[in-house]
Amino acid sequence: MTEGFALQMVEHDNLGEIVYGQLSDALIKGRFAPDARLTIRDLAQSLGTSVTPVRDAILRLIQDEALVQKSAREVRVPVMTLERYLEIRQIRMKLEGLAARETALKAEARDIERLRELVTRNEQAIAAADWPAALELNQTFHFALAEIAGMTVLRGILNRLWLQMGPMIAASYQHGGRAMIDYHHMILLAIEARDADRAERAIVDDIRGASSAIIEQLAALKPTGSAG
Amino acid sequence: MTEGFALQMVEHDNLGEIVYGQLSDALIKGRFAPDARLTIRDLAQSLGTSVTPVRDAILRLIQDEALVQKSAREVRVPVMTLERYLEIRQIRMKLEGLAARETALKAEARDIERLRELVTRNEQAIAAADWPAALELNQTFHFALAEIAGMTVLRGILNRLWLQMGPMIAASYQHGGRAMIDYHHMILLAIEARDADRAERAIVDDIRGASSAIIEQLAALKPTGSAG
DNA sequence: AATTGTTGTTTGATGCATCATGTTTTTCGT
DNA sequence: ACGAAAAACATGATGCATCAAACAACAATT
Repeated sequence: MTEGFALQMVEHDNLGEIVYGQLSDALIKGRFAPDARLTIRDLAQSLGTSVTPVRDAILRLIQDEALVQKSAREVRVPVMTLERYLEIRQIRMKLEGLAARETALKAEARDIERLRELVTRNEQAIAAADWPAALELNQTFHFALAEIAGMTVLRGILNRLWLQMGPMIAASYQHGGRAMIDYHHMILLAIEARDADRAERAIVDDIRGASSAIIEQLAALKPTGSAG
Repeated sequence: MTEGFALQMVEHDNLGEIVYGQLSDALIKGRFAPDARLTIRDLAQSLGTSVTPVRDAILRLIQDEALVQKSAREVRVPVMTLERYLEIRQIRMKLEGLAARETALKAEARDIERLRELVTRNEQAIAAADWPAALELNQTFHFALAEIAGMTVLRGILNRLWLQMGPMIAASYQHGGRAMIDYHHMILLAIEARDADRAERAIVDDIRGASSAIIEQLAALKPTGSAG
């Protein structure tokens, strides 16, 4: 679990930080249903802390837009709309395209090795139909590009975007099948060849490919107004 | 002051929100020096509240990376590095390029009118050598593109980036002179002509142009290590 | 039975007391 | 006077009591 892949900074180990990590993880892993309501006191009880650290963590997640404050005392897991998802997809294509491009230029041997291992492990997870693991490895691969590119700001933005998409991706990813891992191979090849253009094109295709299933699902879920 | 240009949501008027707004504003306006230390109690006293709302606000600003936690009880205004600024610039070029492109496709008459008015007012501010006003109008123009494009996620990212750059931009902007307002004219023309490509190129040039002065300054400030 | 007024409950916001820890200042021995 | 030890101080974290607003449950009146 707590290997070396975590954020560059372990941060201070206050309770709020821990709770934030736990809630982030739960969100990304899709353990909170979209539109689920979170209450501070309930979470505090579940996690065995007082309300303060939970309040801190929720405040931060709201700032991340990983939770939304519907009213003064109502915090909910956001429901992704098709429109919003399409915007995030556009942003990711630009940002991750940039990261892939930089990575192609800057990657060293051990970086490439790391990427290759991620792809391999993802292959294995898919072969074993271990979707949670495949999901996490997919995410790690995308983050790794930003990290290798040395783009910490971009990495942070990506992290937030993923946090926002988490509850929804977790529900839809299996439908993506194994298409995206092929793109990962292509990205890796482009990076090995130091071909920035091709790396960018490959990751854009990857994002497009992985999202098509999700878009279908979102379009099917909310084709009409939200009156209900 | 509190005209209609604010964020789409007025949010709940709790004290923490107000303090967050005040601190954000101070940060963007450059009223905190880079590396200045902020203490909760001092701010609470200055603002006439208890520590809780200030603590909330600072927590959120740290999440925005508009403040950095150097150690367990040390929160400071971040010092922009050249490296970080270059990364933000790259990201902005991609993101704002996307926004300009979308705006060129979607802008209606009143949107264009709004942009034109911003440019005009910026002209006037520059003519009057009112740098704070020019600075704010410049920012508003950039945000307006994201808003007209209807890209709320992008708008949020941009907001955070600006918050991070705030303390530094405020100190350097005057050196940018009036070059960038010319780019704004070009952006406006491209949008009026519905020319997405040209709009994107213009805003990329705008960002590049405005940043060159800042880059020089950053390069001059920290050419060597930070030992000191 | 439907509507409305009352009461009780839930819940986040706020302020504050206390604590742990890190920093500064003071004190004391040499 | 210099340096080390100790006391004092500063400061964010944590928990908690209280409050106000929203909401739910329930009762009363027509």
